Amino acid sequence: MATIRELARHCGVSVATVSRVFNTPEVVSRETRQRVEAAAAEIGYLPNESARTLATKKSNMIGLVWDTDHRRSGWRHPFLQEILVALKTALSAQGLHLLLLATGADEPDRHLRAVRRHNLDGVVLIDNGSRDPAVLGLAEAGIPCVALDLPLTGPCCTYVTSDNAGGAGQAADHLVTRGHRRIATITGPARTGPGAERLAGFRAALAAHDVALPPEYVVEGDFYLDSGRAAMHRLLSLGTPPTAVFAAGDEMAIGALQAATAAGRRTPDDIAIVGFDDIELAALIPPGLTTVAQDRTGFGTAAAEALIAMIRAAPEVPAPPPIVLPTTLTARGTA
Amino acid sequence: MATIRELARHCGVSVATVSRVFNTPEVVSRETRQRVEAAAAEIGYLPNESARTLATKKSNMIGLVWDTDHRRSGWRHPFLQEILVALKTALSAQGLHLLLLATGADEPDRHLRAVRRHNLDGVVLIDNGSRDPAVLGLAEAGIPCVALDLPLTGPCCTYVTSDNAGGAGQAADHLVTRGHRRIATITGPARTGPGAERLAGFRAALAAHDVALPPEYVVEGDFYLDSGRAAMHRLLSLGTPPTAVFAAGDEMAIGALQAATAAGRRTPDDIAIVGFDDIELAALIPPGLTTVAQDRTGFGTAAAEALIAMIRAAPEVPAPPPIVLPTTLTARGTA
DNA sequence: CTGAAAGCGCTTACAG
DNA sequence: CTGAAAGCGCTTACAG
Repeated sequence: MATIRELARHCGVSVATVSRVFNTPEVVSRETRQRVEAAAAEIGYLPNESARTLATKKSNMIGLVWDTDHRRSGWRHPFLQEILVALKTALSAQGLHLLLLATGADEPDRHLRAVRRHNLDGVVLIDNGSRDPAVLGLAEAGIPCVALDLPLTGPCCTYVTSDNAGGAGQAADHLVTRGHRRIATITGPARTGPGAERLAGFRAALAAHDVALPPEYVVEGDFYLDSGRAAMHRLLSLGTPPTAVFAAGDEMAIGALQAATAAGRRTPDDIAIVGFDDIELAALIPPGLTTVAQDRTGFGTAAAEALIAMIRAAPEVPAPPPIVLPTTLTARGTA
Repeated sequence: MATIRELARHCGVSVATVSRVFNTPEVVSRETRQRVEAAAAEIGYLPNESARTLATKKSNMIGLVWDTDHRRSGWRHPFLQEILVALKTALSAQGLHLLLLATGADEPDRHLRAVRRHNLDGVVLIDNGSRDPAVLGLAEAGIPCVALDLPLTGPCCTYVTSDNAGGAGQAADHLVTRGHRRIATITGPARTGPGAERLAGFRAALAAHDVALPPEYVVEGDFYLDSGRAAMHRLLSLGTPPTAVFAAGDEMAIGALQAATAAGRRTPDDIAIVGFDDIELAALIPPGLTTVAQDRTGFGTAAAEALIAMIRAAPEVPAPPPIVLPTTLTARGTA
């Protein structure tokens, strides 16, 4: 492990000059620069990141706060992997690394402590509870952070989310265009952002088409399979059952599909179904789930861009506005 | 951001003593220790990790090399998320953090460089190509590392894998016990470890039952859905088609199921199917895929344990032997 | 364009 | 059990 001092001696310059070659190359003469660069390659010099961080107070590391606790156990993020890849790709293009923060003890300042100990340049939040004080603490402390699907704002915070209302509207439009008038919905929990937004968007779109949405056509689920099954069961037992259902999540949509099939209804003829998310399963399960696809890669890319912008910007520059990603209706067999 | 010097002054001791309170508390007097601890809490002192790393050459960080490039694009690891959670949990219990290494340019020493720059204590490899020189370079350099599902060995390397042969044997046993004699298999690529091992285990188990495996009953797939579909199509068109099929991966099994259904065969009566992996979909798709489940959490936990053992061990201690996780046959509707 | 020097915040022999 | 001091490998004003 060659150090900067060895490299400097090796080419007869000061350590300051070597440092400049790596940090502000434009400031050193071309001849010196080339000599140092060649020598660096020759002896395999690698700058020590800890020493750099200690001297500059910037670690070139982004913390990833991925809360694996607050959800029902067994919960799997529908596209965590894509987000991670996009994030990693976009950040590493800027020389930033991703540090997975442990969600350890329940101290409300645990994230902030990690940020300070490691001199993290910023934080990305995935799948966090909306009222987690550890998350709010980050925002208040002025740490650059961007949340995914969580409306977190502050002087140095922003978030990225899908156009949940718009996507639900696309679902409604699609069903109306297919001739449906009796359209029900299985919602997510009303207290969740996506749950509430998708219901609102769905309701607004139906209203725009002059299609009524009676109260018994709105049944709340919890985004999991079973709740979709139960909801469909209930809808089918109504005096005037719907001819189409929009489920605010694919897993619920699949549960609904199974319940409909079990009840002897054919999809899409007896009952049409549209989901939300476009999980992997959606394309695989017969007859193919029609669903509203989110921009999976966009989450990671947009988050990285926003974060980098905040990190590079002067402190007084306000945080970028929330980023709302458009959705795409993907028509398959169920509607 | 209080420093160790401020804290030391605050309680009238030397910085050395403060350092000992945090690193070797048993060596300082109880009275001094408590005084320092109280003061630390009071002024919110947090040790600076970069400074510690610089002084000790140990970062308490583990590199995560997760190769997102070598697979077909769109490839998703069947249970990356569970592995990450288990890994994170087990490592953070030891005060270790996980640093996601960027798979940037194609330099064969890119991982090693990252390890050296950041003073990483060890590396976990997920989903890497078997002949990646950057991976072999790590092993040769004597960096403590553990690979997942990749037979990487060395003075300081080990790996964890499922008992692929045993699991395939469980599938064979199950089908024979159900009375099948004409049993085919859809394999993974022969060049992949899991592909080869599952075929070998399957073959051995059938032989143990005196059940023949004619060459036309072995058709190679690529672990993806379409190859399962195509393979089943071929098997059903045989002069003497099988009554049961073991697919070496769930996605292929589901493809096979779809092809059988499309061909008018009923599962499990006309054709039984067993998969491998127990992906989420397996339980959801009717009639429920019978499959060989891997110990998803075990991967992360075992990897963390092995890595920690290597890091803590003296240099001359040999690396732990490969860890082979048992599988579990999960019987559902298809066999 | 370049160098000497101070400083970043810790740890750890070495004395006592 | 505790302290003074050297050292970890860099960066960055400050001079020149």
